[in-house]
Amino acid sequence: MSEHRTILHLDLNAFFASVEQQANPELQGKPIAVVGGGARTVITTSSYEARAKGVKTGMAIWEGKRACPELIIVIGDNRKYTYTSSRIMQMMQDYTPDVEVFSIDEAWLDVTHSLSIFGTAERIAHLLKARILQSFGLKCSIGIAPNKLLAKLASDMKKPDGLTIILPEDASLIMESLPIQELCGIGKKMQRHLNMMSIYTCGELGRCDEARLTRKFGIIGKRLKLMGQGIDHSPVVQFAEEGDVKSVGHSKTLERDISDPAEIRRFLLQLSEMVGSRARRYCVSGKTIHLYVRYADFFSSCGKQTTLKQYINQSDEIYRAALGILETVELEQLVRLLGISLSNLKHQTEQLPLFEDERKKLFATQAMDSINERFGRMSVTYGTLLPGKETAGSHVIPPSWRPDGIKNVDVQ
DNA sequence: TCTGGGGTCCTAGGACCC
DNA sequence: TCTGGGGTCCTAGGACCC
Repeated sequence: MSEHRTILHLDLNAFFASVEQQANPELQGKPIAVVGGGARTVITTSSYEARAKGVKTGMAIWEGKRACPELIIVIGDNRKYTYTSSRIMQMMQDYTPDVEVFSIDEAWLDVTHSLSIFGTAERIAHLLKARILQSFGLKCSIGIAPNKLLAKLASDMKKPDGLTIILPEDASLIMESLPIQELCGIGKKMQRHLNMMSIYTCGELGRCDEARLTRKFGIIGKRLKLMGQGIDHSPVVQFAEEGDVKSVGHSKTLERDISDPAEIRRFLLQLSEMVGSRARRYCVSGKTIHLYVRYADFFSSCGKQTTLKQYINQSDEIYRAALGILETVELEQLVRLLGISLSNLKHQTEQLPLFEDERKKLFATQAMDSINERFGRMSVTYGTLLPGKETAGSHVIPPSWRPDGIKNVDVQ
């Protein structure tokens, strides 16, 4: 067995925006931004034409327009992205079963054992790029390296439509002068801490005394040093081997800041229904409910959780638990965002309740879930949610979305 | 006219049991 | 009556990713 692994990281360039440009030729070659549906939405992805003018992910629409007045705003369509992503992730399986889906537009492939069939990793990368372009009109950047850390670094080096190879023997030279914040896993805070220790480059991080890093950062100190050296032993984990989901949650920034308790309860009911229906679809139930409130000033917030004696996944049970938490919270300001998440999960066993009325309730819930799945979320829901437009509104799927079981994608 | 939404992992302190 | 210690579960909050 070879001592080196060969890992490929694939990043679909400006994914949501590119999918929209493919779906609508009028958008091609133009600066566009994909946003959610609400009044306080931000830019999720923008096309390269928009990025050239300074449009960035996370900007409010008005900020994007200020940077680029001709910016075209497109409200995102989840189904297009999930469908396309699932098909592409499935395509990757033609080259190795070892595919790890990192997000809706990124994946690693361990092609170590595929090289005897396809020749080189570079050839696999070219095949994938050609097929993705031909089938979906989409460009991607691919990095090839001996581990996941370096493969991701490599795919970031040339965008769009890049192919970058980091050979094992070249790694240390590349790391020597590479700023630490380029590494996946080192964010703003970590960068600041390391900078205060006079560590700016990966070379400096890799040479740093391990004990010094461990004193400052605890158990991740050792990993930080290895990262600085470009070493990463973490395996590419297939979708099927990934652990079970740990939490299911939804949050929503309100169209305007509110304080009316009835209005707050109505949003909590909606969130409870969203969390409950997804938990039931995953066949999980949980016993910890977490309520999250962000206040009008944006910076202050409050999170509270409670752990029940029994596992739940019914929307009304989640709602009751959330209300119970809310009663213990003294709201300090107007409320900007509300969130509910369910954790401490266990897999649901398929077992019908003993009592007739509980069985009826279960069947009614299942019917509601299946209708919502077929016709879109909130087609059928609790009566109190129906009036008032502010509970509607589309939302863009977050890039952290993962396909619901690659194996189950139905190919027509 | 400000600033979305979905996750994972880690830490620290407290309660409680043996 | 006083003492220590380990393990587990819980809550709250922070950092990171896309």
